[in-house]
Amino acid sequence: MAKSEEQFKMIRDQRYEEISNAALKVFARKGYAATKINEITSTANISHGLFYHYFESKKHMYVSLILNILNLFIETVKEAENRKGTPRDQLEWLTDITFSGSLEQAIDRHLLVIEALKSEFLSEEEKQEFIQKYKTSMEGIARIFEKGQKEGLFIKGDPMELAIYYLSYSQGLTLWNARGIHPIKVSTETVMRQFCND
Amino acid sequence: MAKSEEQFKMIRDQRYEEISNAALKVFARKGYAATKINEITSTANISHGLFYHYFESKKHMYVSLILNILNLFIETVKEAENRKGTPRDQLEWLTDITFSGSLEQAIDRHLLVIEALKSEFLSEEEKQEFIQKYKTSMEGIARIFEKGQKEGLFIKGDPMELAIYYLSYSQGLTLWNARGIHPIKVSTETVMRQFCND
DNA sequence: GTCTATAGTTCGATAGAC
DNA sequence: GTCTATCGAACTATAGAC
Repeated sequence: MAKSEEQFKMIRDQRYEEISNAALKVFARKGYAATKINEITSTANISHGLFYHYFESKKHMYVSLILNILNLFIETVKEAENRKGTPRDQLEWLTDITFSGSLEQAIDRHLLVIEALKSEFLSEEEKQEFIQKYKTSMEGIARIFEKGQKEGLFIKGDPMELAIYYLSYSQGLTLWNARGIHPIKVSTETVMRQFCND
Repeated sequence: MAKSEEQFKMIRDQRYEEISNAALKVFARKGYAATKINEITSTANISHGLFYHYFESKKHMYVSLILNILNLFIETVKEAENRKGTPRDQLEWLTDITFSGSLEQAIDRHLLVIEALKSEFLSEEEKQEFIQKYKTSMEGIARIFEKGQKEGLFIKGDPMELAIYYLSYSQGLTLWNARGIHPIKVSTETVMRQFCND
Protein backbone atom coordinates (compact mmCIF):
# COMPACT_ATOMS: atom_id res chain seq x y z
CA MET A 1 0.00 0.00 0.00
CA ALA A 2 2.63 2.48 1.08
CA LYS A 3 4.79 1.12 -1.63
CA SER A 4 2.34 1.73 -4.44
CA GLU A 5 1.79 5.27 -3.21
CA GLU A 6 5.51 5.82 -3.45
CA GLN A 7 5.54 4.41 -6.93
CA PHE A 8 2.71 6.67 -7.97
CA LYS A 9 4.64 9.62 -6.68
CA MET A 10 7.71 8.59 -8.61
CA ILE A 11 5.71 8.26 -11.78
CA ARG A 12 4.07 11.60 -11.15
CA ASP A 13 7.38 13.36 -10.50
CA GLN A 14 8.99 11.88 -13.55
CA ARG A 15 6.08 12.81 -15.79
CA TYR A 16 6.05 16.29 -14.32
CA GLU A 17 9.71 16.66 -15.20
CA GLU A 18 9.20 15.30 -18.70
CA ILE A 19 6.31 17.61 -19.43
CA SER A 20 8.21 20.58 -17.98
CA ASN A 21 11.24 19.92 -20.13
CA ALA A 22 9.12 19.56 -23.22
CA ALA A 23 7.31 22.77 -22.39
CA LEU A 24 10.58 24.61 -21.78
CA LYS A 25 11.75 23.71 -25.24
CA VAL A 26 8.55 24.69 -27.01
CA PHE A 27 7.86 27.87 -25.05
CA ALA A 28 11.41 29.07 -25.67
CA ARG A 29 11.19 28.50 -29.40
CA LYS A 30 7.71 29.81 -30.05
CA GLY A 31 6.83 32.08 -27.18
CA TYR A 32 3.84 31.69 -24.90
CA ALA A 33 1.03 32.67 -27.24
CA ALA A 34 2.22 30.65 -30.22
CA THR A 35 2.70 27.52 -28.18
CA LYS A 36 -0.10 24.97 -28.57
CA ILE A 37 -0.71 22.40 -25.88
CA ASN A 38 -0.56 19.79 -28.61
CA GLU A 39 3.04 20.64 -29.32
CA ILE A 40 3.96 20.18 -25.71
CA THR A 41 2.14 16.88 -25.42
CA SER A 42 3.56 15.48 -28.64
CA THR A 43 7.06 16.57 -27.65
CA ALA A 44 6.58 14.82 -24.32
CA ASN A 45 4.85 11.88 -26.00
CA ILE A 46 1.72 12.04 -23.90
CA SER A 47 -1.95 12.53 -24.65
CA HIS A 48 -3.67 15.86 -24.67
CA GLY A 49 -5.80 15.08 -21.65
CA LEU A 50 -2.89 13.97 -19.53
CA PHE A 51 -1.43 17.43 -19.68
CA TYR A 52 -4.46 18.73 -17.82
CA HIS A 53 -4.11 15.98 -15.30
CA TYR A 54 -0.76 17.45 -14.30
CA PHE A 55 -1.35 21.14 -14.84
CA GLU A 56 -4.39 23.27 -14.26
CA SER A 57 -4.02 25.31 -17.42
CA LYS A 58 -1.56 26.50 -19.99
CA LYS A 59 -0.94 29.63 -17.97
CA HIS A 60 -0.46 27.88 -14.64
CA MET A 61 2.16 25.63 -16.14
CA TYR A 62 3.96 28.58 -17.71
CA VAL A 63 4.07 30.47 -14.44
CA SER A 64 5.42 27.54 -12.45
CA LEU A 65 8.04 26.93 -15.14
CA ILE A 66 9.31 30.50 -14.88
CA LEU A 67 9.32 30.41 -11.09
CA ASN A 68 11.45 27.25 -11.12
CA ILE A 69 13.91 28.87 -13.51
CA LEU A 70 14.20 32.06 -11.48
CA ASN A 71 14.70 30.12 -8.25
CA LEU A 72 17.44 28.13 -9.92
CA PHE A 73 19.16 31.31 -11.03
CA ILE A 74 18.97 32.79 -7.54
CA GLU A 75 20.65 29.64 -6.23
CA THR A 76 23.36 29.86 -8.86
CA VAL A 77 24.17 33.45 -7.97
CA LYS A 78 24.25 32.51 -4.29
CA GLU A 79 26.66 29.73 -5.11
CA ALA A 80 28.88 32.21 -6.92
CA GLU A 81 28.82 34.54 -3.95
CA ASN A 82 29.82 31.79 -1.55
CA ARG A 83 32.63 30.53 -3.69
CA LYS A 84 36.17 31.01 -2.55
CA GLY A 85 38.39 33.28 -4.59
CA THR A 86 38.23 36.96 -5.41
CA PRO A 87 34.98 38.61 -6.48
CA ARG A 88 36.46 38.58 -9.93
CA ASP A 89 36.82 34.81 -9.77
CA GLN A 90 33.23 34.59 -8.62
CA LEU A 91 31.95 36.65 -11.50
CA GLU A 92 34.05 34.67 -13.93
CA TRP A 93 32.58 31.47 -12.60
CA LEU A 94 29.07 32.82 -13.01
CA THR A 95 29.82 33.90 -16.57
CA ASP A 96 31.32 30.53 -17.41
CA ILE A 97 28.30 28.72 -16.03
CA THR A 98 25.98 30.91 -18.09
CA PHE A 99 27.70 30.23 -21.37
CA SER A 100 28.74 26.63 -20.95
CA GLY A 101 27.14 23.44 -19.72
CA SER A 102 24.08 22.25 -21.58
CA LEU A 103 24.07 25.37 -23.69
CA GLU A 104 20.77 24.64 -25.34
CA GLN A 105 18.80 24.40 -22.13
CA ALA A 106 20.60 27.45 -20.77
CA ILE A 107 19.54 29.42 -23.82
CA ASP A 108 15.98 28.18 -23.52
CA ARG A 109 15.80 29.29 -19.90
CA HIS A 110 17.18 32.69 -20.78
CA LEU A 111 14.69 33.12 -23.59
CA LEU A 112 11.79 32.22 -21.34
CA VAL A 113 12.81 34.70 -18.68
CA ILE A 114 13.27 37.42 -21.27
CA GLU A 115 9.75 36.88 -22.53
CA ALA A 116 8.24 36.52 -19.09
CA LEU A 117 9.65 39.77 -17.78
CA LYS A 118 8.09 41.80 -20.54
CA SER A 119 4.93 39.75 -20.91
CA GLU A 120 1.50 41.33 -20.74
CA PHE A 121 -0.67 38.26 -20.43
CA LEU A 122 0.06 37.82 -16.74
CA SER A 123 -1.62 39.37 -13.75
CA GLU A 124 0.18 42.18 -11.96
CA GLU A 125 0.85 39.90 -8.98
CA GLU A 126 2.41 37.19 -11.09
CA LYS A 127 4.64 39.66 -12.84
CA GLN A 128 5.64 41.30 -9.58
CA GLU A 129 6.68 37.93 -8.22
CA PHE A 130 8.90 37.36 -11.25
CA ILE A 131 10.43 40.81 -10.96
CA GLN A 132 11.01 40.35 -7.25
CA LYS A 133 12.91 37.14 -7.82
CA TYR A 134 14.86 38.65 -10.65
CA LYS A 135 15.85 41.55 -8.45
CA THR A 136 16.99 39.15 -5.75
CA SER A 137 19.49 37.61 -8.14
CA MET A 138 20.53 41.07 -9.34
CA GLU A 139 21.26 42.09 -5.80
CA GLY A 140 23.53 39.09 -5.41
CA ILE A 141 25.46 40.13 -8.49
CA ALA A 142 25.58 43.72 -7.26
CA ARG A 143 27.09 42.50 -3.98
CA ILE A 144 29.86 40.75 -5.89
CA PHE A 145 30.56 43.98 -7.76
CA GLU A 146 30.56 45.98 -4.56
CA LYS A 147 33.03 43.68 -2.86
CA GLY A 148 35.25 43.71 -5.92
CA GLN A 149 35.17 47.49 -6.11
CA LYS A 150 36.46 47.74 -2.54
CA GLU A 151 39.36 45.54 -3.51
CA GLY A 152 39.96 47.71 -6.56
CA LEU A 153 39.23 44.88 -8.98
CA PHE A 154 36.26 46.39 -10.76
CA ILE A 155 35.52 49.71 -12.35
CA LYS A 156 33.67 52.39 -10.42
CA GLY A 157 29.95 52.97 -10.60
CA ASP A 158 26.70 52.07 -8.89
CA PRO A 159 26.91 48.32 -8.22
CA MET A 160 23.27 47.81 -9.15
CA GLU A 161 23.83 49.50 -12.51
CA LEU A 162 26.88 47.36 -13.12
CA ALA A 163 24.74 44.31 -12.44
CA ILE A 164 22.27 45.56 -15.03
CA TYR A 165 25.01 46.08 -17.59
CA TYR A 166 26.34 42.63 -16.82
CA LEU A 167 22.97 40.92 -17.20
CA SER A 168 22.10 42.88 -20.32
CA TYR A 169 25.36 41.91 -21.94
CA SER A 170 24.87 38.24 -21.05
CA GLN A 171 21.35 38.23 -22.36
CA GLY A 172 22.25 40.06 -25.52
CA LEU A 173 24.91 37.48 -26.30
CA THR A 174 22.64 34.57 -25.41
CA LEU A 175 20.04 36.00 -27.73
CA TRP A 176 22.58 36.31 -30.47
CA ASN A 177 23.62 32.70 -30.14
CA ALA A 178 20.01 31.60 -30.03
CA ARG A 179 19.67 32.95 -33.56
CA GLY A 180 22.17 30.54 -35.03
CA ILE A 181 23.12 32.96 -37.81
CA HIS A 182 26.76 33.16 -36.86
CA PRO A 183 27.17 31.71 -33.36
CA ILE A 184 30.28 32.82 -31.52
CA LYS A 185 32.00 31.16 -28.66
CA VAL A 186 31.67 33.82 -26.00
CA SER A 187 34.94 34.31 -24.22
CA THR A 188 34.63 35.02 -20.55
CA GLU A 189 37.46 37.53 -20.84
CA THR A 190 35.58 39.60 -23.36
CA VAL A 191 32.66 39.90 -21.01
CA MET A 192 34.85 40.50 -17.97
CA ARG A 193 36.87 43.13 -19.77
CA GLN A 194 33.93 45.45 -19.47
CA PHE A 195 34.05 45.48 -15.70
CA CYS A 196 37.63 44.87 -14.62
CA ASN A 197 40.53 47.15 -13.93
CA ASP A 198 43.46 45.29 -15.40
CA MET B 1 -9.77 63.82 -62.08
CA ALA B 2 -6.00 63.77 -61.64
CA LYS B 3 -6.49 65.85 -58.58
CA SER B 4 -8.86 63.47 -56.88
CA GLU B 5 -6.56 60.58 -57.68
CA GLU B 6 -3.79 62.44 -55.91
CA GLN B 7 -5.98 63.01 -52.92
CA PHE B 8 -6.89 59.35 -52.80
CA LYS B 9 -3.22 58.47 -52.82
CA MET B 10 -2.55 60.84 -49.96
CA ILE B 11 -5.32 59.33 -47.90
CA ARG B 12 -4.04 55.87 -48.69
CA ASP B 13 -0.45 56.70 -47.74
CA GLN B 14 -1.48 58.35 -44.54
CA ARG B 15 -3.71 55.45 -43.52
CA TYR B 16 -0.92 53.03 -44.38
CA GLU B 17 1.42 54.90 -42.08
CA GLU B 18 -1.14 55.06 -39.30
CA ILE B 19 -1.85 51.36 -39.44
CA SER B 20 1.84 50.55 -39.60
CA ASN B 21 2.61 52.64 -36.55
CA ALA B 22 -0.21 51.08 -34.61
CA ALA B 23 0.97 47.63 -35.61
CA LEU B 24 4.55 48.42 -34.63
CA LYS B 25 3.41 49.32 -31.16
CA VAL B 26 1.22 46.28 -30.64
CA PHE B 27 3.55 43.74 -32.23
CA ALA B 28 6.44 44.99 -30.11
CA ARG B 29 4.47 44.75 -26.88
CA LYS B 30 2.77 41.42 -27.44
CA GLY B 31 4.75 39.58 -30.05
CA TYR B 32 3.41 38.31 -33.34
CA ALA B 33 1.22 35.43 -32.19
CA ALA B 34 -0.40 37.26 -29.29
CA THR B 35 -1.29 40.25 -31.43
CA LYS B 36 -4.92 40.32 -32.56
CA ILE B 37 -5.91 42.25 -35.64
CA ASN B 38 -8.55 43.87 -33.44
CA GLU B 39 -5.88 45.44 -31.26
CA ILE B 40 -4.17 46.92 -34.28
CA THR B 41 -7.38 48.29 -35.73
CA SER B 42 -8.62 49.76 -32.45
CA THR B 43 -5.20 51.33 -31.83
CA ALA B 44 -5.36 52.86 -35.30
CA ASN B 45 -9.05 53.74 -34.88
CA ILE B 46 -10.21 51.96 -37.96
CA SER B 47 -12.61 49.13 -38.62
CA HIS B 48 -11.63 45.53 -38.81
CA GLY B 49 -12.42 45.24 -42.47
CA LEU B 50 -10.37 48.24 -43.45
CA PHE B 51 -7.22 46.54 -42.28
CA TYR B 52 -7.71 43.95 -44.99
CA HIS B 53 -8.25 46.65 -47.51
CA TYR B 54 -4.68 47.82 -46.88
CA PHE B 55 -2.91 44.58 -46.09
CA GLU B 56 -3.32 41.14 -47.55
CA SER B 57 -2.97 39.34 -44.24
CA LYS B 58 -1.55 39.60 -40.76
CA LYS B 59 1.64 37.92 -41.88
CA HIS B 60 2.13 40.08 -44.97
CA MET B 61 1.84 43.20 -42.87
CA TYR B 62 4.30 41.85 -40.32
CA VAL B 63 6.86 40.99 -42.96
CA SER B 64 6.67 44.36 -44.66
CA LEU B 65 6.97 46.09 -41.29
CA ILE B 66 10.19 44.22 -40.48
CA LEU B 67 11.63 44.88 -43.92
CA ASN B 68 11.03 48.60 -43.54
CA ILE B 69 12.76 48.59 -40.16
CA LEU B 70 15.77 46.66 -41.41
CA ASN B 71 16.13 48.92 -44.44
CA LEU B 72 16.04 51.92 -42.17
CA PHE B 73 18.77 50.45 -39.98
CA ILE B 74 20.96 49.71 -43.00
CA GLU B 75 20.60 53.35 -44.00
CA THR B 76 21.51 54.55 -40.53
CA VAL B 77 24.67 52.45 -40.47
CA LYS B 78 25.58 53.76 -43.92
CA GLU B 79 25.10 57.27 -42.65
CA ALA B 80 27.43 56.54 -39.75
CA GLU B 81 30.06 55.17 -42.10
CA ASN B 82 29.91 58.23 -44.31
CA ARG B 83 30.14 60.67 -41.46
CA LYS B 84 33.23 62.72 -41.02
CA GLY B 85 35.34 62.11 -37.96
CA THR B 86 37.24 59.10 -36.70
CA PRO B 87 35.71 55.61 -36.74
CA ARG B 88 35.31 56.08 -33.04
CA ASP B 89 33.21 59.18 -33.63
CA GLN B 90 31.14 57.25 -36.12
CA LEU B 91 30.47 54.43 -33.68
CA GLU B 92 29.63 56.91 -30.97
CA TRP B 93 27.14 58.61 -33.24
CA LEU B 94 25.51 55.29 -34.06
CA THR B 95 25.29 54.40 -30.38
CA ASP B 96 23.82 57.78 -29.53
CA ILE B 97 21.21 57.44 -32.24
CA THR B 98 20.26 53.99 -31.00
CA PHE B 99 19.66 55.10 -27.44
CA SER B 100 18.23 58.53 -27.93
CA GLY B 101 15.65 60.14 -30.14
CA SER B 102 12.10 58.86 -29.84
CA LEU B 103 13.24 56.18 -27.46
CA GLU B 104 9.96 54.37 -27.38
CA GLN B 105 9.76 53.78 -31.11
CA ALA B 106 13.43 52.83 -31.17
CA ILE B 107 12.78 50.20 -28.53
CA ASP B 108 9.75 48.91 -30.40
CA ARG B 109 11.73 48.53 -33.58
CA HIS B 110 14.50 46.70 -31.74
CA LEU B 111 12.01 44.35 -30.11
CA LEU B 112 10.39 43.53 -33.41
CA VAL B 113 13.69 42.69 -35.05
CA ILE B 114 14.71 40.55 -32.11
CA GLU B 115 11.54 38.52 -32.43
CA ALA B 116 11.64 38.35 -36.19
CA LEU B 117 15.16 36.96 -36.34
CA LYS B 118 14.33 34.03 -34.13
CA SER B 119 10.78 33.51 -35.33
CA GLU B 120 9.59 30.16 -36.58
CA PHE B 121 6.33 31.19 -38.17
CA LEU B 122 8.00 32.53 -41.31
CA SER B 123 9.08 30.72 -44.42
CA GLU B 124 12.76 30.03 -44.88
CA GLU B 125 12.93 32.59 -47.70
CA GLU B 126 11.39 35.33 -45.59
CA LYS B 127 13.76 34.64 -42.75
CA GLN B 128 16.74 34.52 -45.06
CA GLU B 129 15.82 37.91 -46.42
CA PHE B 130 15.75 39.32 -42.88
CA ILE B 131 19.06 37.71 -42.02
CA GLN B 132 20.60 38.97 -45.23
CA LYS B 133 19.60 42.53 -44.45
CA TYR B 134 20.74 42.22 -40.88
CA LYS B 135 24.11 40.97 -42.06
CA THR B 136 24.40 43.91 -44.42
CA SER B 137 24.14 46.30 -41.51
CA MET B 138 26.56 44.17 -39.46
CA GLU B 139 29.09 44.38 -42.25
CA GLY B 140 28.85 48.14 -42.16
CA ILE B 141 29.57 48.14 -38.45
CA ALA B 142 32.41 45.66 -38.96
CA ARG B 143 33.95 48.03 -41.53
CA ILE B 144 33.92 50.83 -38.97
CA PHE B 145 35.68 48.55 -36.50
CA GLU B 146 38.24 47.51 -39.09
CA LYS B 147 39.09 51.07 -40.02
CA GLY B 148 39.37 51.99 -36.35
CA GLN B 149 41.63 49.07 -35.63
CA LYS B 150 44.05 50.22 -38.32
CA GLU B 151 44.19 53.58 -36.63
CA GLY B 152 44.76 51.86 -33.29
CA LEU B 153 41.53 53.19 -31.83
CA PHE B 154 39.79 49.89 -31.15
CA ILE B 155 40.79 46.67 -29.50
CA LYS B 156 42.04 43.75 -31.58
CA GLY B 157 39.87 40.92 -32.81
CA ASP B 158 37.83 39.79 -35.78
CA PRO B 159 35.84 42.89 -36.87
CA MET B 160 32.74 40.80 -37.56
CA GLU B 161 32.84 39.41 -34.04
CA LEU B 162 33.26 42.86 -32.61
CA ALA B 163 30.18 43.91 -34.54
CA ILE B 164 28.31 41.00 -32.99
CA TYR B 165 29.43 41.97 -29.50
CA TYR B 166 28.42 45.53 -30.18
CA LEU B 167 24.96 44.63 -31.44
CA SER B 168 24.40 42.12 -28.66
CA TYR B 169 25.28 44.67 -26.06
CA SER B 170 22.99 47.27 -27.61
CA GLN B 171 20.13 44.83 -27.83
CA GLY B 172 20.64 43.54 -24.32
CA LEU B 173 20.43 47.07 -22.98
CA THR B 174 17.43 47.94 -25.11
CA LEU B 175 15.71 44.84 -23.84
CA TRP B 176 16.52 45.81 -20.31
CA ASN B 177 15.03 49.25 -20.72
CA ALA B 178 11.97 47.78 -22.41
CA ARG B 179 11.22 46.00 -19.16
CA GLY B 180 10.77 49.19 -17.20
CA ILE B 181 11.80 47.53 -13.94
CA HIS B 182 14.70 49.86 -13.34
CA PRO B 183 15.47 51.72 -16.55
CA ILE B 184 18.94 53.17 -16.82
CA LYS B 185 20.17 55.95 -18.98
CA VAL B 186 22.69 54.15 -21.12
CA SER B 187 25.86 56.12 -21.36
CA THR B 188 27.59 55.96 -24.69
CA GLU B 189 30.94 55.84 -22.91
CA THR B 190 30.02 52.68 -21.07
CA VAL B 191 29.22 50.98 -24.31
CA MET B 192 32.27 52.39 -26.08
CA ARG B 193 34.59 51.40 -23.26
CA GLN B 194 34.20 47.80 -24.34
CA PHE B 195 35.79 48.44 -27.70
CA CYS B 196 38.22 51.30 -27.31
CA ASN B 197 41.86 51.41 -26.40
CA ASP B 198 42.36 53.99 -23.72
C1' DG C 1 -2.95 7.29 -14.73
C1' DT C 2 -3.99 7.61 -19.42
C1' DC C 3 -6.66 8.16 -23.62
C1' DT C 4 -10.31 9.78 -27.15
C1' DA C 5 -14.01 12.70 -28.29
C1' DT C 6 -16.12 17.02 -28.05
C1' DA C 7 -17.93 21.28 -26.03
C1' DG C 8 -17.03 26.16 -25.96
C1' DT C 9 -14.42 30.05 -27.44
C1' DT C 10 -11.43 32.97 -30.02
C1' DC C 11 -9.79 35.08 -34.01
C1' DG C 12 -8.32 35.66 -38.93
C1' DA C 13 -10.56 36.57 -43.03
C1' DT C 14 -14.62 37.67 -46.30
C1' DA C 15 -19.11 39.59 -48.03
C1' DG C 16 -21.94 43.17 -48.89
C1' DA C 17 -24.10 47.68 -47.68
C1' DC C 18 -23.19 52.65 -47.69
C1' DG D 1 -12.77 54.23 -48.66
C1' DT D 2 -15.03 52.62 -44.78
C1' DC D 3 -18.07 49.92 -41.82
C1' DT D 4 -20.91 45.93 -39.76
C1' DA D 5 -22.10 41.23 -39.69
C1' DT D 6 -20.72 36.63 -40.17
C1' DC D 7 -18.23 32.38 -41.60
C1' DG D 8 -15.03 28.71 -40.64
C1' DA D 9 -10.72 27.02 -38.81
C1' DA D 10 -7.98 26.34 -34.88
C1' DC D 11 -7.32 25.88 -30.18
C1' DT D 12 -7.99 25.46 -24.97
C1' DA D 13 -10.20 22.91 -21.70
C1' DT D 14 -13.47 19.26 -20.04
C1' DA D 15 -16.07 14.77 -19.82
C1' DG D 16 -16.21 10.12 -19.68
C1' DA D 17 -14.42 5.41 -20.93
C1' DC D 18 -10.72 2.11 -19.85
